[in-house]
Amino acid sequence: MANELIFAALADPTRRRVFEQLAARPSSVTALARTLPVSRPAVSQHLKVLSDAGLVTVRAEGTRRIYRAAPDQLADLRDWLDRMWSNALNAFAEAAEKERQK
Amino acid sequence: MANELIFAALADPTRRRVFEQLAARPSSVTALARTLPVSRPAVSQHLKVLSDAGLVTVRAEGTRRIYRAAPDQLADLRDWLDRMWSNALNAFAEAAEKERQK
DNA sequence: GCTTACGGTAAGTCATGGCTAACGAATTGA
DNA sequence: TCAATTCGTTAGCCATGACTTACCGTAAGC
Repeated sequence: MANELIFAALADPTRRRVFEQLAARPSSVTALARTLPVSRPAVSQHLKVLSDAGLVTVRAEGTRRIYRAAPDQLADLRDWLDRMWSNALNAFAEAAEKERQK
Repeated sequence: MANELIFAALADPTRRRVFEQLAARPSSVTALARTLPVSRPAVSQHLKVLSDAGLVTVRAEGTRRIYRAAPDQLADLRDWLDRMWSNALNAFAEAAEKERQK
């Protein structure tokens, strides 16, 4: 499943904070690192993971690199979520039906 | 954020497979282990994590314990998803607006 | 009671990955 | 050209966690 990269990317709390900040507003690597309790290289590595998962995009601006959240990939996550939801509800309905037939 | 347990629980691929199977149909621990490439204790440990996250519920049935998916907790995940989505879209719209004003 | 199936827990191993420190490349401005 | 800023990358350390083997408690069937 192609979702694997997305799940892995969003699994780490620090990485989620990076993504949440980028969803609020595009930002450079150093600006992100200033607001987080980790070093700049750490942020850079997290951004690589997010980028490989297609969750962020980059745009060079002079010597700085502006990262942005790319919400499209979240659609896969939503699809998985909806599928699980309806499956679970169906299973529950079936169980209730069996129960009723007794 | 209370989502932390949910993200952590769904981060592992094996654990997601366990949850997906339970979403399709309730099952015992041994039955789950038979369909997965890991041992029964491993499944048991995964179920504990899923249970702590509120993603599954248990029901004792004789000597067996039947696990079921509990879709309610997925709502938190959906909320986070929707928030990220709209934030990213807003940020994109603002950027487009600034671009247009030039 | 004795055995058998089921399942949680403990102990220990091993791979994964998140982090920092250090270095190198590229752009900007003096 | 030289210094300063911004980033990516690498090496290495260390904590986390996924897994198996072994063990113990418990409920059902002979």
